[in-house]
Amino acid sequence: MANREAILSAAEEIFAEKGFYAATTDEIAERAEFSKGALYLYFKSKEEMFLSLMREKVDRLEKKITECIKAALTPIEGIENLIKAHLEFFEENKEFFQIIASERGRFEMGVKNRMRKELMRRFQSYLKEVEGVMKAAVEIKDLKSIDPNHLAIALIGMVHSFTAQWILTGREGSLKEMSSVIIRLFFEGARA
Amino acid sequence: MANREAILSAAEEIFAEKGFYAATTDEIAERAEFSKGALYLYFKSKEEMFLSLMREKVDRLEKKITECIKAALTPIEGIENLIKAHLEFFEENKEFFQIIASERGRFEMGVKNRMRKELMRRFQSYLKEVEGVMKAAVEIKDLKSIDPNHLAIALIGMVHSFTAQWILTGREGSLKEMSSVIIRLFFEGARA
Amino acid sequence: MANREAILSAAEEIFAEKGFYAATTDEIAERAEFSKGALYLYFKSKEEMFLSLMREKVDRLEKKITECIKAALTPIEGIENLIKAHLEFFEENKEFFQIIASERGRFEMGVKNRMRKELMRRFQSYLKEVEGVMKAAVEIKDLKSIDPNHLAIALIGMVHSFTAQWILTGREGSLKEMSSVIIRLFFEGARA
Amino acid sequence: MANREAILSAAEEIFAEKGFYAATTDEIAERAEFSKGALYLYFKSKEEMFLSLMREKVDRLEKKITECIKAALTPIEGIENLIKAHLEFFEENKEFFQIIASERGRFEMGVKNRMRKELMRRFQSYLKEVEGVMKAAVEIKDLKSIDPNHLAIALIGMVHSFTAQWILTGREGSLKEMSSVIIRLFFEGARA
DNA sequence: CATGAATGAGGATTCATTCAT
DNA sequence: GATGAATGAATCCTCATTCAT
Repeated sequence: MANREAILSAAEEIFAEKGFYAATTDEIAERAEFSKGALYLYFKSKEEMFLSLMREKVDRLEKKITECIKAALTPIEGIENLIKAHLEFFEENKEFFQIIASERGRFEMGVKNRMRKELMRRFQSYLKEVEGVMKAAVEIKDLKSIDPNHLAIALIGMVHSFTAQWILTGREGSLKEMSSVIIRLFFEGARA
Repeated sequence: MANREAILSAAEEIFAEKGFYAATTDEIAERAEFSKGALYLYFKSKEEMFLSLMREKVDRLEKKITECIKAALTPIEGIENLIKAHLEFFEENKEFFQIIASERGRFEMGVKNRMRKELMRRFQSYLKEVEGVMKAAVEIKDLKSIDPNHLAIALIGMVHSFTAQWILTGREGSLKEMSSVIIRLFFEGARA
Repeated sequence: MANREAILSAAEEIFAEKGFYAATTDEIAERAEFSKGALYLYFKSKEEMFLSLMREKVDRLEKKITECIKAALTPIEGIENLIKAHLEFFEENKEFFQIIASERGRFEMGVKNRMRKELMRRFQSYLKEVEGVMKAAVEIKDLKSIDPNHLAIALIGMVHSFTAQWILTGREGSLKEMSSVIIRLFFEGARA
Repeated sequence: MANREAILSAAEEIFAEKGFYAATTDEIAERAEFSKGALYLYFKSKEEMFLSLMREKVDRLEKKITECIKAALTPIEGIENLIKAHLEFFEENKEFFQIIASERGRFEMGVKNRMRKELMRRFQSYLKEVEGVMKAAVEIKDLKSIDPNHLAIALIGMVHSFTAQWILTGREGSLKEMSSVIIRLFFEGARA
């Protein structure tokens, strides 16, 4: 429903600005231009609202990643696409990256344990996706014979790191432009 | 003073378990086996306590990094040392890493802006440190001619990523053992 | 709004009974038959609640004084009216007098300085009002040629003193009956 | 004992500056240049400390009044002396007047009821003293035939009022100089 | 006597959640 | 469906008082 979306959108902004705890339902309601009561018509609780937001975003990221891997002719191309898609997604959802990217869904550790559990599971499933292409690339010897899990971790780490830094330094320039550096470094390494 | 340390240590545990907001002064006091009032004998506020913790940790990490870079004969060796030192530090302070490593000092976004500011500044200064060796290595052409800032971001991203994953998967094995993978990937890249 | 009034009324009682500091929000809420939270729906803080109370009372007293002065045909009659109005107001607001009359808005000295400032300013403006009639009376030589400020201070001191004593001794009889003594003493003096 | 006096003196300052509630034992101890523990060597509690202070002051005021009445040759002269003595005492103890003069020992109404009781009793006894001379003056027909209690209340009200105003307006000039105005007004009245 | 670290009860304030309208 | 006034549990922090040294 449209109202649900409007509330979720307002929530995204506030959560991104303040974090789960500092965000108040009052503020979310105000931003959404709804009454506080309306929030509870669409969500069971503040926590549930936060989780809905997360789920939706992670779902979209995962889907995007899956698609761009499928669209690629080779695993290597898939990895390159993935990097670009990733940066693009974060750039588009920069607000939300403030929450999601905080190293592995461990965003605010304060979040109730239930939330934590679910989000961690989610992250692992998306990590598996990346691992998938890595494995394919290793198997056809396009990549070194390194544990695909490690390759995935390393790559995602780099992507997150660049994104975080981009946000921290005030989002100058386009994040997507960093893809070439990441691609180069990931594939060829730093050694001259 | 010993009591201050004891409180800080309890706070570290609770903050790591619950995050800044969810952690209560009651719980910290109880864990420290002190009265609630005692907390305020040593710290002006909960926030101040959190900051003290952060500062101390970041200081130690920075010092460790600086030292191991200085101890190296070549920039490349310095970078290798840095990776190991980093992992070692995180392994030793795994509890705390739950807070500090959250990608680029963005730990909990909810934390009051003042805290945020200070911690960001801190992180940038430690990033500069890493940038320093990268620059040296690039200058003597041991590394590709890539912006040292990018090299630093990429490396730290990888290190954090492995650490986070290690924590997430229940800390099996030694984190330090990952150094060889990181070193290999960072220098040589993933391409076969 | 009615609720705001109800809370203010409960607050008046509690503040009068206990003073600003000893009064607790718990007690005020209980007396008002509202939840503690409701207090903060209508007032920003305990201090703000106290100030609202003061302002309202002083406003009413000032207005009453102004009116009865205007209604008089001569300054002398104005002064007589003023004395009666004053006593009447205190009698009606005896609860509140415990706060307001404490000699010159110095109620509880503990009250935060901001409160103090505002209340002092308020008292001075009401003193000026009284000074006004005194001046008029002096000018037409109905009163001795004495600094109107001194006349005002003296008169108000007597009024407050009788009121305080009346409260202290358990409010026997009508306070308003004291007006004749005050009028006689103020105009004719004590000398036989 | 000297220490007791030193503490009491510090307490007087702090109580006068902040009032009973806002004054902290910490601050009193610091001002007295003693440890907080020392306070409890000489006083059972903060309340007890406050009461000691009050008692001492009221005792001295009462003694002073008694003496200057005795020293007078006629009741009228006694009353004049009393006014001067009163103003003098307040001028000398201006700090403390901030507490004591607040309308009839009703200082801070917050003060525990026990304190209130004692202080009220005290004030009444000192009022009786003043009533005494008034009665004598009425009996020899130096004063109008007015209830001596009323005469005492009126006079004390005027004295307090001038004192309070003097404090409020920053203690300019000498308070004692107001005695002539008070004497004139009290005896002759304001009427031209 | 003197200290000052430690205590813990107590109070102001916030905010997610409910529910009568 | 909406509303927003009302709730009250939860939390940070203060400060009088104690007591081991």
